[in-house]
Amino acid sequence: MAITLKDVAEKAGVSRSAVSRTFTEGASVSDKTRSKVERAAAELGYSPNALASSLTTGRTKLIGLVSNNFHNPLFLEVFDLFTRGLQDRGLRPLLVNLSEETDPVSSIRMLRQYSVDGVLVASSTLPPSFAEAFKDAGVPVVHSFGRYTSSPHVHVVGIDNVACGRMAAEGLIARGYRKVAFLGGPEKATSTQDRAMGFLSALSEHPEIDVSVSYASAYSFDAGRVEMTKQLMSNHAEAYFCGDDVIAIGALSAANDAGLSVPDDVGLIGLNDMEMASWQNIELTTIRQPISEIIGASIDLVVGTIEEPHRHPETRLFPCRLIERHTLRPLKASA
Amino acid sequence: MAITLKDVAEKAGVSRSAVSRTFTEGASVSDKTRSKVERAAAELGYSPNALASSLTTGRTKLIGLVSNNFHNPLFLEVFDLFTRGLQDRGLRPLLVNLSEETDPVSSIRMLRQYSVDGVLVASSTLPPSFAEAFKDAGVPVVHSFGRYTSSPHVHVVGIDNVACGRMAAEGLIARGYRKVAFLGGPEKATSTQDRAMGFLSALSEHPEIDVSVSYASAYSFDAGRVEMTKQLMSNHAEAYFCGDDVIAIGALSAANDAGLSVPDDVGLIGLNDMEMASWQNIELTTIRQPISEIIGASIDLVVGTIEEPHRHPETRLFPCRLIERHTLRPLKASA
DNA sequence: GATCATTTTGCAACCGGTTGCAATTTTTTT
DNA sequence: AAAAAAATTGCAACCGGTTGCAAAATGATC
Repeated sequence: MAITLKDVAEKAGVSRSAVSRTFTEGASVSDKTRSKVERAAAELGYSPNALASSLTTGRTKLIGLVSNNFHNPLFLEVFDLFTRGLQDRGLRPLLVNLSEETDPVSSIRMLRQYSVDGVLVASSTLPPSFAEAFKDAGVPVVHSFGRYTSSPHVHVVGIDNVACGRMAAEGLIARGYRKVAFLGGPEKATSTQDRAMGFLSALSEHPEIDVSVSYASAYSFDAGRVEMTKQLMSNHAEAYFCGDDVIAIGALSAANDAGLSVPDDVGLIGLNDMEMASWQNIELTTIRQPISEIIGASIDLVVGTIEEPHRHPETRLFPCRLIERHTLRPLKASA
Repeated sequence: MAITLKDVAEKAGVSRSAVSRTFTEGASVSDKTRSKVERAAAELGYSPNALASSLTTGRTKLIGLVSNNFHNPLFLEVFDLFTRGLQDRGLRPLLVNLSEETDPVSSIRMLRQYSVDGVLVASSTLPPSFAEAFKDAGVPVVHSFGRYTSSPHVHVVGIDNVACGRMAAEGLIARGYRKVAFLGGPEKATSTQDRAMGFLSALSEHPEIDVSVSYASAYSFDAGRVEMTKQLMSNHAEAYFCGDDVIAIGALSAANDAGLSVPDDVGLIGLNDMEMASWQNIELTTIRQPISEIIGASIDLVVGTIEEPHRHPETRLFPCRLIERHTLRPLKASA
């Protein structure tokens, strides 16, 4: 059926080793045999079987890309960057959709069966223990968009969610809001917890400012809209820090439907700066998460760990910055 | 390092074949040895190496998932459904991001190196020749969201874009629009061409209606917005059939910014019915593409072709239907 | 209990490659 | 031109499994 090494060896009149060596970087082959082999390979249309070679080399160049965020538009950008970044280094993403699942065991088993060289866990909602289970199973792993811990057990790349929460709080204060609220994602998501913590801690230094906290049931438009609608029915805040852009957009829709003007009647700030946030029918003020850097660093780190398995766990956090658009009122002239 | 068949065989005191057989569906093993093996395997934490076995069985359960649509939010839903659908059948998606590339040769080589059992090409913009190249290389392939041809060379699953164009035209006519336009995606995308053809052909039966055609440079918000802005500067139409929801949303934004009210001053109808189309700040009237069915059928077809390689190429087209929301004025009481 | 049919088992070869080692060839040195 | 050093080559074993085949064990039949 398919052309194998042996076919090429016979056609070129050399040993199988010679063929293998011409396709192996840095192996010892003379120019003469190399060209004989290359000609034969080209004529037969041979290309080496990556899986067979993985058996002896121990490397498949497969990277498990595990995620449970298939409903947040940000993740389309995330997948685009991950797949491109991996391909550029000759690595192949084996995609795992966790959907409801939060138990790592079946994913681990599957990814080990396919001998992935490493795993990228792309999720802001999974607990640290998820990625740790991969590490315990001996698989190099990086948790992207994961949670910072002071003594990490696995590599984590992401943002400082606590600092983002604080940045949001300070942004609202600086714009003169006196009654503010956090409208988070799912309460059990680690990113939500950290963002809430930062937000509240910054506000604890401003006792004159009124704070409240609520949670949307998911990182989704509907959840944001539902929760905001609920807020608007009672004594609502002047400005909301939403745990995610898509929640903020849902909240924006609820405010508009309630006849409120944004940012005059109610201010909104999101987090992520996904593509859609800059759409001119949205113009969401938000905190930008540098996903391209996060993904680049994640890939570097997983590759580094494949080469050097006992590397010490590292946390790489990238700074975020506030992107001024039209859903918060402008900064007061003098702070 | 990792536990192999041999380790389990030694621990259980049986031959390697016996171990292999207990992990092979339908192989002949006595209950006694099976339980011995299972106990040993459990104690050692053994799980079989899928790649090694693929060497002899010829099946990897890897499916190449090739796409060039990493900027259209619809495709996040598409990837979600594909990955879930494949996982549910024990298959593993190996993701290939084509980005700019439209030449299949490097993808084909790579996917053959990994011995994928089949390939799913998920793209409405790639030409039929792309998927055909896989078929010619002997790889079972299905082109999802692809173009219908009367004598197809490969399996195609999707919608009848010509019929959709016609449906859009009829929808606009039925709502009393007298001056209509097609605002397509990139002119060279096969889906755009077909939608335009259907739209124009339906309108050719209504010479009293004024028609024009223009193209956005991409299936994206910005491209839709830019093209619509251009339209609005001259003598614009009363209603636009946009080649895609995300283009329609861009066009909607342009119309709003120009101070026009939708649907009173200008009507818009999209195509796809992606999640966002139903958001309450958008409420886009659109033609629904049944992506879940398309994806299910695509997977069925690729699996079927793996089992029966010389199966005749099939085209499966699913019906679309118009989803009434708020960007076209209501139907006239009597047609 | 002997005979025959059926099931279970292990041997050994194979899937498509890689690699250590010793033999061979080529190049360099003297 | 011979000797020494370096580069190239093929052999054979191995990576972690699967599978056809014949031998061994079990079960059925008389």
